[in-house]
Amino acid sequence: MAERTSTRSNGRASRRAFLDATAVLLRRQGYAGTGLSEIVARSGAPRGSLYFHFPGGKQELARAAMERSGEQLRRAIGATMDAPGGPRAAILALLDALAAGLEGSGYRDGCPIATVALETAAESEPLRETAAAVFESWVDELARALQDSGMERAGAQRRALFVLSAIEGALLLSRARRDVAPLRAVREELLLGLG
Amino acid sequence: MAERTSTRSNGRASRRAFLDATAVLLRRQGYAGTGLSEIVARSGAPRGSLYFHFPGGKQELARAAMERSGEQLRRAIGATMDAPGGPRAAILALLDALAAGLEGSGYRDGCPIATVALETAAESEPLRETAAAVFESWVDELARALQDSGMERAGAQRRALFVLSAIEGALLLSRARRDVAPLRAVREELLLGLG
DNA sequence: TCGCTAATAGACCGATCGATATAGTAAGCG
DNA sequence: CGCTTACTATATCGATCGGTCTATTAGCGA
Repeated sequence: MAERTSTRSNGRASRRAFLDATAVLLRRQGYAGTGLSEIVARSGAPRGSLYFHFPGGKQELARAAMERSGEQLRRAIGATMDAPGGPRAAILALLDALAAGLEGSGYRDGCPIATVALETAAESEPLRETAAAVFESWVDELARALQDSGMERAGAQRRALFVLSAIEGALLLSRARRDVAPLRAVREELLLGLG
Repeated sequence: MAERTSTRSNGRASRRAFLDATAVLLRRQGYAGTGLSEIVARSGAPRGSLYFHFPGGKQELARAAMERSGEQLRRAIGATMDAPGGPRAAILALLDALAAGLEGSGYRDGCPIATVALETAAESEPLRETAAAVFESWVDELARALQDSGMERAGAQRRALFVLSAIEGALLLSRARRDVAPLRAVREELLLGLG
């Protein structure tokens, strides 16, 4: 985990530990449901260091964690879309991967952004904006791949928005049901419907 | 509904006020982000009555409020689907109505269940189950209409799951962006793709 | 070695959280 | 009338919330 017991104190590693712990907890229980003490405990990093690394407190921490999670997933989406087989096969593969991840985590790890996005949409502009930017980066990744495969710009953008909507909704429904049927339904309907 | 035994104003009215206030607040800020004191303040009902009407506390209150919101929306979905024009036109009308409602509320009123569903999926079994049941009631309403229009059972169920997924995801993305483009994209893509 | 700074230690703050306990009031009814 | 039940009022509980404070330590360049 985090404790590297070399006499040297951690420094930058603490910052990273806070970020990782925050990302996990936000994903599972959201923003308001996650306490700073829980973050500190899970990170293993010293409590006194929290406000050194994140002077902006909980909000800054959440923002940084969301950007980190968002960037990771953005890269994963991009890599999947660029695999051979075209965007259509890639989207199906993405759905399979998400279903496997969700099921494998005991239905705890859905979208890392969605919960916070909904909670803070009307409560915190900075967090809302962060969530919106992350979503947009994912849409852009999908739209780019669609465009590369021959779609024109506006159509690709619209299709990307549609696909991400279906995925996000299916993750939500699957989590609530503890059953990947919604993700599978989206997979099969997209298979039929997508050109 | 409730026994309307011509008694005086108070009593049952407090219970209703708590429920309404809770429904609004859960929809806008989620479960963990909503305090009992805020609920009491908004309801206008006496603080001392809360645990009389809801001995189970916050959780029971949330559950009852979710069931209420869920049932209201279920009826609205059913009414829309039963309007002349068939399920295809009805789904488009539903999307229009949701977009108008979201925009008209300053992007505060999205899905009344989604936020709590995500927050509590791994934290509270009773609330998770409640959310799942509400979602299922909406899916059933959609599937029934699809079946009435000639689809066979399994296909209608799958299509209903897909449509609700797309709607929920679009509500999420639209709220985060403060822009109904995702809802519109879903509307147009469904228009093209749906039989 | 010294001094500067990054980083940690952890006690502590007032506020608010959900929940409880107990007492009081009003309506319905014999 | 007095009694019971339904409902309200208030005060307070311990826990936890996010955040701040002062003091101290470790590491590195000079």
